[in-house]
Amino acid sequence: MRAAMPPINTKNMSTPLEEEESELRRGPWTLEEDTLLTHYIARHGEGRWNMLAKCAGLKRTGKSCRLRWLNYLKPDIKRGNLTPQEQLLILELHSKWGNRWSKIAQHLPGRTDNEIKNYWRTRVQKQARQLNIESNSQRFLDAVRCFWMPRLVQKVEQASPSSSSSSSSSSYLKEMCTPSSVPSQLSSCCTVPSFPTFSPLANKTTDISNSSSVTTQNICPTDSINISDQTEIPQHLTGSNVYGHTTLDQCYNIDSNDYGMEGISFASMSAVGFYEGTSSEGNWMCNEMSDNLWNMDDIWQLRSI
DNA sequence: AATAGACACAACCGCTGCAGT
DNA sequence: GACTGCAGCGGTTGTGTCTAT
Repeated sequence: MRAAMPPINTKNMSTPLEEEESELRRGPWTLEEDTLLTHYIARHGEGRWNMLAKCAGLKRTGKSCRLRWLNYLKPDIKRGNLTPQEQLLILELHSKWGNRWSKIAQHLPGRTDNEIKNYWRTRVQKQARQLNIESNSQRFLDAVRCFWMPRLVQKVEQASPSSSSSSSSSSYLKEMCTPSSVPSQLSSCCTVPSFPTFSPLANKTTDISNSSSVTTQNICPTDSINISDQTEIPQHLTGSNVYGHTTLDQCYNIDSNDYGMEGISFASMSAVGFYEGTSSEGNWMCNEMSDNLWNMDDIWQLRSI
């Protein structure tokens, strides 16, 4: 546990200027401060934050006021968990722009750069750490594109099957997951007949992770990506748009109930070369990554139950 | 029930770029 | 061109809450 240190206020010295500064409040905002700020902005609009802070009678820096308004008080801020669509968009945009949080936030109405940044740091980077992959590495990017995003696409399409064909995030992903966008490293490493296209017209979008009939999940040691399943294989993941052609019985078994990251045995992955394989860099993901490994969305939902 | 550790997120800090003087 | 103040951005930290033991 991180030590809960009180914020060090280095402005407790006694020069006149610093005395003034020492009156500045820090830390959590009170309801009264929020009200003051909200009312002032309602009357005078936002901007010129330093002046605003003074005029509104707030003992805060302009910076602090701006942040409070933009990240918390602004009326159009969306609260609650990020939807699969939003997660999808974040992953996609981050793969494009990197840590340009404010730029990414512009494409997610109602979400702040701070929120997106926090999401990335707490959820996405956590998974990268657990996999011993640098979150800014190409490997991780490939993993996100190949496994995480498709899972989210499924989620999105399950959530809105009727509107999925016009879903912007869905079409985004279809584009992302077409062969042209598959990283060369990936396409060369995987004997993927064709990268999956996530057809919104697929009338069956069985969620492997949610299927009670699933008995096994697999980490495939072969050269092919395999997210197939012995019992229920989603239509859109098979047939003309296949991840792989390896059958289930060629793969390792993982307890079907272990859909959480926590349940995955990383040691066993290591045993088949998941971590070590720099010499087989190109095969790292195809060989050992399983669909359930990237079932983040389900994991988070389960965690919240 | 108590406690430690993990997690999530609000808030702060430092830096950069830009506009005004 | 140099200086100053401000806004905005991304990284980091502090702390309340949740979860596991």
